[in-house]
Amino acid sequence: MSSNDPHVAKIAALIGDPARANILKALMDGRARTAKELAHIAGVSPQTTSGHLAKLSEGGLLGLAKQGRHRYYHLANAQVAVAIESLMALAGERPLPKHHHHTRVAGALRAARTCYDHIAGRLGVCLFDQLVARGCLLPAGQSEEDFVVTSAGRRLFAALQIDVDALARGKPGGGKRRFARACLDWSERSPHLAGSLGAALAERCFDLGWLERRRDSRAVTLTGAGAAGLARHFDLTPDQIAAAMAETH
Amino acid sequence: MSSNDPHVAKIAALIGDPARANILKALMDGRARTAKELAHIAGVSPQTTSGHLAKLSEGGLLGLAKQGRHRYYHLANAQVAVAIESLMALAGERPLPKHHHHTRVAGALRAARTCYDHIAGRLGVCLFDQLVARGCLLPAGQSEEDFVVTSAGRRLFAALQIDVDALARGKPGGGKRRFARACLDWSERSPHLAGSLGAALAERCFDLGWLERRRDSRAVTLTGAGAAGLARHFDLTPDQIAAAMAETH
DNA sequence: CCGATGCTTCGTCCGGGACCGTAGTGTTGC
DNA sequence: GCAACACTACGGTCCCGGACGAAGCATCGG
Repeated sequence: MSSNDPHVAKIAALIGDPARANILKALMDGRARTAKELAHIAGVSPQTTSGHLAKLSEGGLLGLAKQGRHRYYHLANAQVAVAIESLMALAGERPLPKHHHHTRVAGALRAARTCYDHIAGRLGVCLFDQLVARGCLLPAGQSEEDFVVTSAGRRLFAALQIDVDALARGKPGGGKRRFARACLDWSERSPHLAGSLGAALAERCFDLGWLERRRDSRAVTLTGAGAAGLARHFDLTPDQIAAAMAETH
Repeated sequence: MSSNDPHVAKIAALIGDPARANILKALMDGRARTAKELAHIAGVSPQTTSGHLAKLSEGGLLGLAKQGRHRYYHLANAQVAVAIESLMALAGERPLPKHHHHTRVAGALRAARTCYDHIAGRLGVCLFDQLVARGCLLPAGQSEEDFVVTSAGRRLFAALQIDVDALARGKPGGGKRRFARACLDWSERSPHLAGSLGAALAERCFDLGWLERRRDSRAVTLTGAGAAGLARHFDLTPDQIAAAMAETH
């Protein structure tokens, strides 16, 4: 019996620290979060959080996915969520109201959010797919990540008053910020448009009042004018826009 | 969020200690155990165990039922078992084989075991019920706990070569060990026969080879001769004996 | 090339808690 | 009555582990 006893105790001790419990609870909605966000939620310094996250990962409770200089942590699997939930039930906490709120936020984040300075979520993926489908963007070289804008794309962005050539030219050096690249979307596992072109598109959407930032969240709201404008410029049907923004599951 | 966060962490930390985890796992079969047993299982001293048990009880994980100078601890409710089980699943332990083994032991304990020096479990309750039903034992006074042996009972015990009068006489003093009393059975929630008469009956059963002690367990085995002998002397059918010893659930 | 940012690793401090020895309480049995 | 037993309460020691500061990698941007 002593061979597996330490395991249970070890797992439980992992959850038994207040900071780690806060981290796990914050991830109960199934979304991935960066170490910094989790540090703020847990109320401890980033260094301390890093140690906690390492322990939780080694213990098999968390999964890690690197993306650029960010590291997104998420619950390893559904079993972990079940265990946490049963502990919350023991502690007399009600998972329902909180869970409800969390899933609503999660739904909004999945629908549309900012990723650095560009648009991510289902809306971002939808726009990127449409650009590729309509031949506005073509893969550049074998990098599988960089794209070039075709003449059709140049017209589309020009209609949005975005000067593609100026962006592509960038700063004189040449090796500066990449122009149009595919950024793997977290929740959708599909690429969305990043780089200076993606940033310019997002900025234009905010300027036009098509998108509005939410308080204390990276989620963004698509306005009525935004839905109409994006549908017109990207040749999308209102149904496609609505599907992207719907907070299903 | 901070109002309920500590709760989860506190509960998990409670389970997170190796000694406490061992205690909880030992109680996973739903049976109650004394502090001393749990100390041996956990591998720490009784004093330390007492502290652990107090914390687990205060945390709502364990329930306590006093009986004489013994204190039986058991899991507070099914939610606790669910939580432990989900943690065991996370730890990669297989609840099935172990659970199987545990339930077998639990089944054997529930079927027949010793309680101090007399017979408990379903077998003990069965015998006690039969003694009362056949008019061998009658409640004595309003104590609700002490009994007297009738002439029918005197014959029954005489056939087993147990001298009821000598036992009832006891030592000269009179206020000594009680003669025939009902002892609340732990697993069955029904009384079984205790006191000097219960001890004498158990001793006779061991002498006759009707019951055999098991190694490292309070469970006892009913031999074939024992089943036949008890059925004959207590006017029970083989089916009733078999039902008591069956390891159902 | 440099600086800024996100995160991890290392080193140190320190508080909580696990453990046992001894002493105290309550129950049982002679 | 007293001794035995099961368990609890208290006091002291020790060590694990969580906290932050400073430094080290890695990535992104100019």
